[in-house]
Amino acid sequence: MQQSYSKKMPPRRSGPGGAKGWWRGRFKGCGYRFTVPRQVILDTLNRTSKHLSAEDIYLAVHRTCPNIGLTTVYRTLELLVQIGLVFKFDFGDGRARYELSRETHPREHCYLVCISCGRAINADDFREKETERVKQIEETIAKRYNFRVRNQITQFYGLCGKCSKGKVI
Amino acid sequence: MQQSYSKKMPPRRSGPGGAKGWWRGRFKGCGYRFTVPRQVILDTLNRTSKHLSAEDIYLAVHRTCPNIGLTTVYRTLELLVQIGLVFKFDFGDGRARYELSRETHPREHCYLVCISCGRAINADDFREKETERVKQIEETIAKRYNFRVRNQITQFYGLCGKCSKGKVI
DNA sequence: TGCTTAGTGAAAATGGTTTTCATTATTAAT
DNA sequence: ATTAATAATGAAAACCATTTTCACTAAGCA
Ligand SMILES: [Mn+2]
Ligand SMILES: [Mn+2]
Ligand SMILES: [Zn+2]
Ligand SMILES: [Zn+2]
Repeated sequence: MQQSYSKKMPPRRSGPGGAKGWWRGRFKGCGYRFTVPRQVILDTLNRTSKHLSAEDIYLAVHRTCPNIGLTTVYRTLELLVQIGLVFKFDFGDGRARYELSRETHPREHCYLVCISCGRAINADDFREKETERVKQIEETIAKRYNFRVRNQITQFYGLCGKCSKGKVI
Repeated sequence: MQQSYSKKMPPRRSGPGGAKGWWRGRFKGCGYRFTVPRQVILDTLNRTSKHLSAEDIYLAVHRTCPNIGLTTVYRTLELLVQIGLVFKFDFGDGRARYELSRETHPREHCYLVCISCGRAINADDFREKETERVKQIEETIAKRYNFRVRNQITQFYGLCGKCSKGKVI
């Protein structure tokens, strides 16, 4: 099952079919079939820049293809993460989040998680100033741990504005 | 149930009983009872610097107090997080991790998560160089989002040494 | 010492995710 | 185009960390 995805990788969104062609080639190159559910799920991810949960994707997909099951969504997402087409994040809210890998979208993510009410605040707008230092960190990590960084998330735990009212600490 | 924990907070580990006294005072100050399970769970957390899961703590506690149930471990940990005595982390491995709040232990955490084999590599030794920039980030976040940071974790997703062998990307 | 009720533990429920397995559909060979 | 081989699918069941329920227990106070 686990295969290398390094052989004959076509250039991104070139040739007939645009992104479709790129994706199809990528699947074929890894020895996987390019099925309808996989196309539809990739399309859904391609149509947004949000961080969708498996259920989010399932519901979106269900509108056009009601026959696609949640199981297939999970399996496809796992595969997409494996071949590097999709990023998987854990924001600490009890469900995984998925996002299509794009050149234009930053790989850095930043969230604030309230330990009192559990609310998660997206602080991605803070990333810009972080890009440079993340680059440096990635290089150090790659050397010290022989680890190839794909994407990154920073979570700050603490008290949100509402929950910190009236508390001293 | 949810109470402010700001009233008459005794200084850390002062008075008779050392840490015990400090903890007891902290509980009383919040209107909570200082029960045996809570003492034992705090003792267990105090005896290690690892990031323990609820089950880890349950098993450790079970050796001396077999009558303490897993439910109580979960409930106690939630309370300890609420009153700020314990930090709760989500390292993305499907279970929460807990750590006693200490002055000597840094609040910053760093993990490398392999998207292929799922292995999580602790890169906490990398924190030292991060302290300064984390301070700056915290200040900015506190202002912009009115958020009080307690602790922080940075996760890098990618391929570990074993899994990146033979792959181009 | 006895009251009040916060706290406890066993069992059941919850909810996101994974596994199972019979069926379907993609791909390559004919 | 037809067929064969098998990868992929979907419904249902299983999984597993965590939460809820509820009858019972014990901490703290008068
Ligand atoms: Mn993003
Ligand atoms: Mn730590
Ligand atoms: Zn809050
Ligand atoms: Zn790996």
